[in-house]
Amino acid sequence: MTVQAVKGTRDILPDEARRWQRVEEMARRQFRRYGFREIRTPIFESTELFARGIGEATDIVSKEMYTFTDRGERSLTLRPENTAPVVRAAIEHHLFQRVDCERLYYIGPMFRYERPQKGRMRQFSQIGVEAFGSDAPALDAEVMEMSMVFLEGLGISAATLAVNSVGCKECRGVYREKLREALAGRVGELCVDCQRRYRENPLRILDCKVGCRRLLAHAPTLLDTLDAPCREHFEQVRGTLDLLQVPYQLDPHLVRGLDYYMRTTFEVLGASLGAQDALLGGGRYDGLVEELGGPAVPGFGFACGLDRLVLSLPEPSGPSREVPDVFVAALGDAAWERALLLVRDLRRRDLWVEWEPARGKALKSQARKADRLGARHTLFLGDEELRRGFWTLKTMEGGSQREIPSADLEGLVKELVG
RNA sequence: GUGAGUGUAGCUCAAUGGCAGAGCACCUGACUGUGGAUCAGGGGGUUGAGGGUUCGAAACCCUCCACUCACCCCA
Repeated sequence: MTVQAVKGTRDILPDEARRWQRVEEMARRQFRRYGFREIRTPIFESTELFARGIGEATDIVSKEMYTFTDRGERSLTLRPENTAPVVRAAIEHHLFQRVDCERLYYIGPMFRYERPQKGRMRQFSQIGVEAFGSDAPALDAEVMEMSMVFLEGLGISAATLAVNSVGCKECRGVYREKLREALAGRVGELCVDCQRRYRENPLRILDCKVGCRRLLAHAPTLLDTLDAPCREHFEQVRGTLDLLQVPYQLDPHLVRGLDYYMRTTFEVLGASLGAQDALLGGGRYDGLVEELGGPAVPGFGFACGLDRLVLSLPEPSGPSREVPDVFVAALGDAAWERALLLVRDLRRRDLWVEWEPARGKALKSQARKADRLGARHTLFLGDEELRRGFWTLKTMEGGSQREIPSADLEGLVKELVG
């Protein structure tokens, strides 16, 4: 067996790469309107950054990281997400000295060691945004609104926005105990996983797919337990979403898997994605910058899975692929040399030009190649054309031919683009 | 990490223990200065790998590998 792409990675071939380009262009265009500017950070970082930023006990840090030791005995990790690296970069380069809100976005590959599945690869791409410097509820709503506009711009209309508040550290501590109380007598009825969750992180039981959450039907929700400032914040977030006329679903069970989230959390779910249906997810992380050694700067952001986004894209309505403007076919040595120059000149006029670099190929095989490439036109150049000073231009669809004076490059270009 | 399903030509798939095939794609010719349609021909395979059962294995058994979906978790 020859070498193939390693498990959980894949090649994006040219036809599909065009779809990726469209997504990235749309993101850059939309995010710019909201004042976000691109930042590019390294693909690997010190392991410590993720351990401290994401949380030691999370699934990502405890079992999903690509961690290795380099020749200088440093422990490094391929980034499993990019919020912590962006915060690290912003601290390192003093981006928080600006009085206004610094807004950044990134596009690039992330790495997590998981079993591959539909919409989930070990190397996957995210496009994400981070807005720093404000804890105002309207910022949360503004960024969520932007994410929906972005998806709509790509023609993804079936997406639903789910919103929740997980409160601050204090709220969660109180709630954790309430959940334990509510389940105290019925731990045995939980599934194996949830019995473990009961001990380690009872909030995760809310996310159980097997149905354990039914035992919590009458238990208080996290929302009911929010303290006054968190409750007020969340009400204003929802109020602003209403003002912006952004439809959303309140999902009290929405719990994020990274430790740094607080207060607002949200996800956008796509249709027709199978089990991995979160197109995009994020929330507020007011303590993170400080945790990583920076000033007390609040933040709000999200990350969007590009692989899943591309899977969700509607079928393009236009032609499925781009085709050359013209194929230049030459017969004979003298014509071949003239053709070489013509190919160069047409390319300098910004046309997509194909030809047959091997001298002396039968005209028939050149015409066949033009057809296979899907060229819109073929330009024939032989002894006859050289002697009388013209080109034979054939329109492939329909097959009509006509003669164009070879001195008139402008006229030829007009014919080819028209 | 757990479970299930699937591995045969470049692609999609047949062949149920008895000669490894079809369609599409590709190449050549019919057609010496012109593509597509048609017709004729051609190249292509360690049947994922290794072992076992059998007179005989693509098929049955074992091990491994890969892919797919799901669990877990997440984008």
